[in-house]
Amino acid sequence: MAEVGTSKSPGSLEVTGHDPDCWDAFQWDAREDCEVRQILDRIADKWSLLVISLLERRTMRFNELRREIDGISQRMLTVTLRHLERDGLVCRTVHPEVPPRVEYCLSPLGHTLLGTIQSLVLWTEEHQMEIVRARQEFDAAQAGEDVTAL
Amino acid sequence: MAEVGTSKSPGSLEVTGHDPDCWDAFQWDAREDCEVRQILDRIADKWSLLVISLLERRTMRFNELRREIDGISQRMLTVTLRHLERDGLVCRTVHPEVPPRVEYCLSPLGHTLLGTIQSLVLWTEEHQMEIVRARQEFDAAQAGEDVTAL
DNA sequence: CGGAATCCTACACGATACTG
DNA sequence: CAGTATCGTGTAGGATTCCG
Repeated sequence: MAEVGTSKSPGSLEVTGHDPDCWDAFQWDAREDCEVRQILDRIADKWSLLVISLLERRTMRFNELRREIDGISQRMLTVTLRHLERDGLVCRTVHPEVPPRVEYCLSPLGHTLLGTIQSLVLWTEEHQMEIVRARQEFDAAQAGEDVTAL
Repeated sequence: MAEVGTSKSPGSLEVTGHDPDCWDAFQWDAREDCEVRQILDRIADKWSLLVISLLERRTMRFNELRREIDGISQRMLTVTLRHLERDGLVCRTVHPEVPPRVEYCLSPLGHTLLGTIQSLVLWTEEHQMEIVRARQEFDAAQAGEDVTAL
Protein backbone atom coordinates (compact mmCIF):
# COMPACT_ATOMS: atom_id res chain seq x y z
CA MET A 1 0.00 0.00 0.00
CA ALA A 2 1.03 3.57 -0.58
CA GLU A 3 3.38 2.54 -3.33
CA VAL A 4 4.69 5.48 -5.23
CA GLY A 5 6.26 4.02 -8.29
CA THR A 6 4.96 0.53 -8.83
CA SER A 7 7.13 0.42 -11.90
CA LYS A 8 9.20 -2.23 -10.19
CA SER A 9 9.37 -4.06 -13.43
CA PRO A 10 12.01 -6.67 -13.98
CA GLY A 11 14.87 -4.99 -15.69
CA SER A 12 16.06 -2.78 -12.90
CA LEU A 13 17.81 -3.61 -9.69
CA GLU A 14 15.86 -3.19 -6.53
CA VAL A 15 16.75 0.48 -6.29
CA THR A 16 13.29 1.57 -5.24
CA GLY A 17 14.09 -0.63 -2.27
CA HIS A 18 12.10 -0.92 0.88
CA ASP A 19 9.46 1.56 1.88
CA PRO A 20 6.80 -0.81 3.13
CA ASP A 21 4.84 1.05 5.74
CA CYS A 22 7.32 3.59 6.97
CA TRP A 23 6.51 3.75 10.66
CA ASP A 24 2.75 3.69 10.32
CA ALA A 25 2.34 7.43 10.45
CA PHE A 26 4.16 7.66 13.73
CA GLN A 27 5.81 10.85 12.57
CA TRP A 28 9.05 10.32 14.47
CA ASP A 29 8.09 11.63 17.84
CA ALA A 30 5.76 14.09 16.16
CA ARG A 31 8.69 16.09 14.85
CA GLU A 32 9.89 14.10 11.89
CA ASP A 33 8.47 11.92 9.24
CA CYS A 34 9.96 8.68 8.12
CA GLU A 35 12.44 10.37 5.84
CA VAL A 36 14.92 10.46 8.68
CA ARG A 37 15.00 6.74 9.10
CA GLN A 38 15.22 6.11 5.41
CA ILE A 39 18.18 8.39 4.98
CA LEU A 40 19.88 7.11 8.08
CA ASP A 41 19.42 3.61 6.80
CA ARG A 42 21.03 4.63 3.57
CA ILE A 43 24.21 6.06 4.99
CA ALA A 44 24.40 3.35 7.63
CA ASP A 45 23.98 0.43 5.31
CA LYS A 46 26.76 -1.97 4.75
CA TRP A 47 28.77 -0.03 2.18
CA SER A 48 27.45 3.48 1.61
CA LEU A 49 29.56 5.12 4.26
CA LEU A 50 32.64 3.53 2.79
CA VAL A 51 31.83 4.56 -0.76
CA ILE A 52 31.13 8.11 0.31
CA SER A 53 34.35 8.36 2.23
CA LEU A 54 36.30 7.11 -0.77
CA LEU A 55 34.59 9.52 -3.15
CA GLU A 56 35.36 12.33 -0.76
CA ARG A 57 38.92 12.30 -2.00
CA ARG A 58 38.42 12.06 -5.71
CA THR A 59 36.32 10.87 -8.62
CA MET A 60 36.61 7.15 -9.16
CA ARG A 61 35.63 4.54 -11.69
CA PHE A 62 33.52 1.51 -10.97
CA ASN A 63 36.21 -1.14 -10.81
CA GLU A 64 38.50 1.29 -9.09
CA LEU A 65 36.02 1.48 -6.24
CA ARG A 66 35.57 -2.26 -6.43
CA ARG A 67 39.25 -2.93 -5.99
CA GLU A 68 39.58 -0.33 -3.27
CA ILE A 69 36.81 -1.72 -1.15
CA ASP A 70 37.88 -5.32 -1.28
CA GLY A 71 35.13 -7.51 -0.03
CA ILE A 72 32.18 -5.87 -1.76
CA SER A 73 30.48 -7.87 -4.44
CA GLN A 74 30.00 -6.20 -7.77
CA ARG A 75 26.31 -6.45 -7.26
CA MET A 76 26.35 -4.60 -3.97
CA LEU A 77 28.59 -1.91 -5.37
CA THR A 78 26.13 -1.38 -8.17
CA VAL A 79 23.18 -1.33 -5.81
CA THR A 80 24.90 0.99 -3.36
CA LEU A 81 25.94 3.42 -6.06
CA ARG A 82 22.45 3.41 -7.52
CA HIS A 83 20.96 4.19 -4.14
CA LEU A 84 23.36 7.04 -3.60
CA GLU A 85 22.80 8.30 -7.09
CA ARG A 86 19.05 8.16 -6.70
CA ASP A 87 19.25 10.20 -3.54
CA GLY A 88 21.39 12.73 -5.32
CA LEU A 89 24.42 12.14 -3.14
CA VAL A 90 26.60 10.77 -5.89
CA CYS A 91 26.96 11.71 -9.53
CA ARG A 92 27.40 9.11 -12.23
CA THR A 93 29.04 10.09 -15.49
CA VAL A 94 29.08 7.79 -18.46
CA HIS A 95 31.72 8.52 -21.07
CA PRO A 96 30.50 7.19 -24.40
CA GLU A 97 33.65 5.39 -25.33
CA VAL A 98 34.73 1.88 -25.96
CA PRO A 99 35.56 0.30 -23.66
CA PRO A 100 32.99 2.15 -21.55
CA ARG A 101 34.18 4.41 -18.79
CA VAL A 102 31.91 5.36 -15.90
CA GLU A 103 32.97 7.74 -13.21
CA TYR A 104 31.46 8.44 -9.84
CA CYS A 105 31.91 11.47 -7.63
CA LEU A 106 30.24 13.13 -4.69
CA SER A 107 27.56 15.64 -5.53
CA PRO A 108 27.42 18.97 -3.70
CA LEU A 109 24.67 17.48 -1.58
CA GLY A 110 26.90 14.54 -0.85
CA HIS A 111 29.58 16.89 0.34
CA THR A 112 27.23 18.55 2.80
CA LEU A 113 26.57 15.13 4.29
CA LEU A 114 30.25 14.57 4.80
CA GLY A 115 30.56 16.92 7.74
CA THR A 116 27.71 15.31 9.60
CA ILE A 117 29.02 11.85 8.94
CA GLN A 118 32.42 12.76 10.21
CA SER A 119 31.01 14.10 13.46
CA LEU A 120 29.37 10.72 13.87
CA VAL A 121 32.58 8.91 13.12
CA LEU A 122 34.32 11.21 15.54
CA TRP A 123 31.84 10.41 18.27
CA THR A 124 32.43 6.74 17.65
CA GLU A 125 36.17 7.16 17.85
CA GLU A 126 35.93 9.09 21.06
CA HIS A 127 33.57 6.71 22.76
CA GLN A 128 34.32 3.30 21.35
CA MET A 129 36.41 2.40 24.35
CA GLU A 130 33.51 3.15 26.64
CA ILE A 131 31.23 1.10 24.47
CA VAL A 132 33.56 -1.85 24.34
CA ARG A 133 33.95 -1.72 28.08
CA ALA A 134 30.21 -1.44 28.58
CA ARG A 135 29.75 -4.49 26.41
CA GLN A 136 32.30 -6.47 28.35
CA GLU A 137 30.65 -5.56 31.64
CA PHE A 138 27.27 -6.43 30.26
CA ASP A 139 28.42 -9.78 28.95
CA ALA A 140 30.23 -10.51 32.18
CA ALA A 141 27.11 -9.71 34.16
CA GLN A 142 25.14 -11.99 31.88
CA ALA A 143 27.60 -14.81 32.39
CA GLY A 144 27.46 -14.19 36.11
CA GLU A 145 23.70 -14.56 36.10
CA ASP A 146 24.02 -17.78 34.20
CA VAL A 147 26.39 -19.09 36.83
CA THR A 148 24.25 -18.07 39.77
CA ALA A 149 21.32 -19.61 38.00
CA LEU A 150 22.86 -23.05 38.13
CA MET B 1 35.77 -17.30 14.09
CA ALA B 2 36.96 -14.59 16.38
CA GLU B 3 33.99 -15.06 18.58
CA VAL B 4 34.43 -13.33 21.87
CA GLY B 5 31.75 -14.79 24.02
CA THR B 6 30.62 -18.04 22.54
CA SER B 7 28.19 -18.30 25.40
CA LYS B 8 25.41 -17.90 22.86
CA SER B 9 23.57 -20.57 24.71
CA PRO B 10 19.83 -20.83 24.33
CA GLY B 11 18.41 -18.74 27.07
CA SER B 12 19.40 -15.30 25.93
CA LEU B 13 18.12 -13.17 23.12
CA GLU B 14 20.45 -12.65 20.23
CA VAL B 15 22.07 -9.66 21.85
CA THR B 16 25.56 -10.62 20.90
CA GLY B 17 24.09 -10.25 17.48
CA HIS B 18 25.99 -10.10 14.23
CA ASP B 19 29.71 -9.74 14.01
CA PRO B 20 30.46 -12.25 11.30
CA ASP B 21 33.61 -11.10 9.61
CA CYS B 22 33.54 -7.39 10.21
CA TRP B 23 34.92 -6.12 6.91
CA ASP B 24 37.70 -8.61 6.55
CA ALA B 25 40.31 -6.39 8.12
CA PHE B 26 39.64 -3.63 5.66
CA GLN B 27 40.12 -1.05 8.39
CA TRP B 28 37.61 1.46 7.08
CA ASP B 29 39.71 3.32 4.61
CA ALA B 30 42.74 2.65 6.81
CA ARG B 31 41.49 5.17 9.35
CA GLU B 32 38.86 3.25 11.24
CA ASP B 33 38.21 -0.25 12.33
CA CYS B 34 34.88 -1.96 12.07
CA GLU B 35 33.64 -0.50 15.34
CA VAL B 36 32.33 2.47 13.41
CA ARG B 37 30.06 0.41 11.27
CA GLN B 38 28.82 -1.62 14.19
CA ILE B 39 27.90 1.41 16.18
CA LEU B 40 26.40 3.17 13.23
CA ASP B 41 24.33 0.11 12.55
CA ARG B 42 23.15 0.18 16.11
CA ILE B 43 21.84 3.71 16.15
CA ALA B 44 20.54 3.45 12.63
CA ASP B 45 18.62 0.26 13.10
CA LYS B 46 14.90 0.22 12.86
CA TRP B 47 14.03 1.47 16.33
CA SER B 48 17.06 2.60 18.32
CA LEU B 49 16.96 6.18 17.19
CA LEU B 50 13.35 6.40 18.19
CA VAL B 51 13.89 4.88 21.59
CA ILE B 52 16.79 7.19 22.29
CA SER B 53 14.84 10.25 21.29
CA LEU B 54 11.99 9.24 23.57
CA LEU B 55 14.29 8.59 26.50
CA GLU B 56 15.86 11.96 25.96
CA ARG B 57 12.87 13.54 27.61
CA ARG B 58 12.40 11.31 30.61
CA THR B 59 12.71 7.88 32.16
CA MET B 60 10.13 5.48 30.85
CA ARG B 61 8.81 2.03 31.58
CA PHE B 62 8.73 -0.83 29.13
CA ASN B 63 5.10 -0.76 28.15
CA GLU B 64 5.12 2.99 28.23
CA LEU B 65 7.72 2.94 25.47
CA ARG B 66 5.75 0.22 23.74
CA ARG B 67 2.61 2.29 23.64
CA GLU B 68 4.46 5.41 22.63
CA ILE B 69 6.18 3.82 19.70
CA ASP B 70 3.14 2.14 18.22
CA GLY B 71 4.18 -0.35 15.63
CA ILE B 72 7.07 -1.95 17.44
CA SER B 73 6.67 -5.53 18.50
CA GLN B 74 7.43 -6.40 22.07
CA ARG B 75 10.23 -8.57 20.88
CA MET B 76 11.94 -5.81 18.99
CA LEU B 77 11.54 -3.38 21.86
CA THR B 78 13.24 -5.89 24.12
CA VAL B 79 16.00 -6.55 21.63
CA THR B 80 16.56 -2.88 20.94
CA LEU B 81 16.69 -1.99 24.61
CA ARG B 82 19.11 -4.84 25.28
CA HIS B 83 21.37 -3.65 22.52
CA LEU B 84 21.37 -0.12 23.82
CA GLU B 85 21.88 -1.33 27.35
CA ARG B 86 24.74 -3.54 26.32
CA ASP B 87 26.44 -0.64 24.60
CA GLY B 88 26.00 1.44 27.70
CA LEU B 89 23.72 3.96 26.06
CA VAL B 90 20.66 3.15 28.13
CA CYS B 91 20.26 2.24 31.79
CA ARG B 92 17.81 -0.41 32.90
CA THR B 93 16.49 -0.33 36.44
CA VAL B 94 14.45 -3.17 37.87
CA HIS B 95 12.34 -2.32 40.88
CA PRO B 96 11.82 -5.49 42.86
CA GLU B 97 8.11 -5.12 43.30
CA VAL B 98 5.03 -6.99 42.33
CA PRO B 99 3.91 -6.36 39.71
CA PRO B 100 7.43 -5.79 38.40
CA ARG B 101 8.44 -2.33 37.32
CA VAL B 102 11.33 -1.75 34.94
CA GLU B 103 12.49 1.68 33.99
CA TYR B 104 14.75 2.81 31.19
CA CYS B 105 16.69 6.02 30.87
CA LEU B 106 19.56 7.44 28.87
CA SER B 107 22.99 6.97 30.35
CA PRO B 108 25.48 9.84 30.34
CA LEU B 109 27.08 8.21 27.33
CA GLY B 110 23.71 8.09 25.68
CA HIS B 111 23.32 11.78 26.23
CA THR B 112 26.59 12.53 24.48
CA LEU B 113 25.26 10.69 21.45
CA LEU B 114 22.20 12.86 21.40
CA GLY B 115 23.94 15.92 20.03
CA THR B 116 25.47 14.03 17.14
CA ILE B 117 22.21 12.36 16.33
CA GLN B 118 20.40 15.63 16.27
CA SER B 119 22.89 17.13 13.84
CA LEU B 120 22.12 14.20 11.61
CA VAL B 121 18.41 14.71 11.99
CA LEU B 122 18.94 18.37 11.29
CA TRP B 123 20.83 17.59 8.10
CA THR B 124 17.98 15.36 7.04
CA GLU B 125 15.42 18.05 7.73
CA GLU B 126 17.38 20.60 5.79
CA HIS B 127 17.99 18.43 2.78
CA GLN B 128 15.09 16.07 2.55
CA MET B 129 13.43 18.18 -0.09
CA GLU B 130 16.51 17.92 -2.25
CA ILE B 131 16.61 14.21 -1.74
CA VAL B 132 12.98 13.71 -2.57
CA ARG B 133 13.42 15.79 -5.69
CA ALA B 134 16.53 13.89 -6.66
CA ARG B 135 14.63 10.65 -6.30
CA GLN B 136 11.79 11.88 -8.42
CA GLU B 137 14.14 13.01 -11.14
CA PHE B 138 15.99 9.72 -11.00
CA ASP B 139 12.81 7.69 -11.20
CA ALA B 140 11.51 9.85 -13.99
CA ALA B 141 14.73 9.40 -15.92
CA GLN B 142 14.45 5.67 -15.38
CA ALA B 143 10.91 5.63 -16.65
CA GLY B 144 12.01 7.68 -19.61
CA GLU B 145 14.66 5.15 -20.50
CA ASP B 146 12.11 2.39 -20.28
CA VAL B 147 9.89 4.24 -22.70
CA THR B 148 12.62 5.00 -25.18
CA ALA B 149 13.70 1.41 -24.93
CA LEU B 150 10.40 0.19 -26.34
C1' DC C 1 4.10 -6.18 33.97
C1' DG C 2 8.15 -7.42 31.47
C1' DG C 3 9.89 -10.30 29.40
C1' DA C 4 11.66 -15.27 26.92
C1' DA C 5 11.15 -19.19 23.46
C1' DT C 6 9.54 -20.62 19.19
C1' DC C 7 8.03 -20.31 14.56
C1' DC C 8 7.78 -18.13 10.17
C1' DT C 9 8.50 -14.92 6.28
C1' DA C 10 10.52 -11.25 3.56
C1' DC C 11 14.39 -9.37 2.12
C1' DA C 12 19.46 -8.18 2.09
C1' DC C 13 23.39 -9.89 0.32
C1' DG C 14 26.81 -13.00 -1.91
C1' DA C 15 28.11 -16.11 -5.83
C1' DT C 16 27.74 -17.03 -10.38
C1' DA C 17 26.87 -16.55 -15.22
C1' DC C 18 25.75 -13.69 -19.11
C1' DT C 19 25.76 -9.03 -22.06
C1' DG C 20 26.78 -4.55 -24.83
C1' DC D 1 34.69 -2.30 -18.41
C1' DA D 2 30.47 -1.87 -16.31
C1' DG D 3 27.04 -3.63 -15.60
C1' DT D 4 22.25 -7.07 -15.47
C1' DA D 5 19.75 -11.56 -14.34
C1' DT D 6 19.13 -15.42 -11.53
C1' DC D 7 19.58 -18.31 -7.75
C1' DG D 8 20.59 -19.64 -2.86
C1' DT D 9 21.18 -18.42 1.92
C1' DG D 10 21.29 -16.00 6.44
C1' DT D 11 19.02 -13.21 9.18
C1' DA D 12 16.22 -9.33 10.77
C1' DG D 13 12.04 -8.81 12.49
C1' DG D 14 6.76 -9.78 13.20
C1' DA D 15 3.18 -12.93 15.44
C1' DT D 16 2.21 -15.87 18.90
C1' DT D 17 2.55 -18.33 23.13
C1' DC D 18 4.26 -19.16 27.70
C1' DC D 19 6.49 -17.71 32.30
C1' DG D 20 7.85 -15.38 37.16
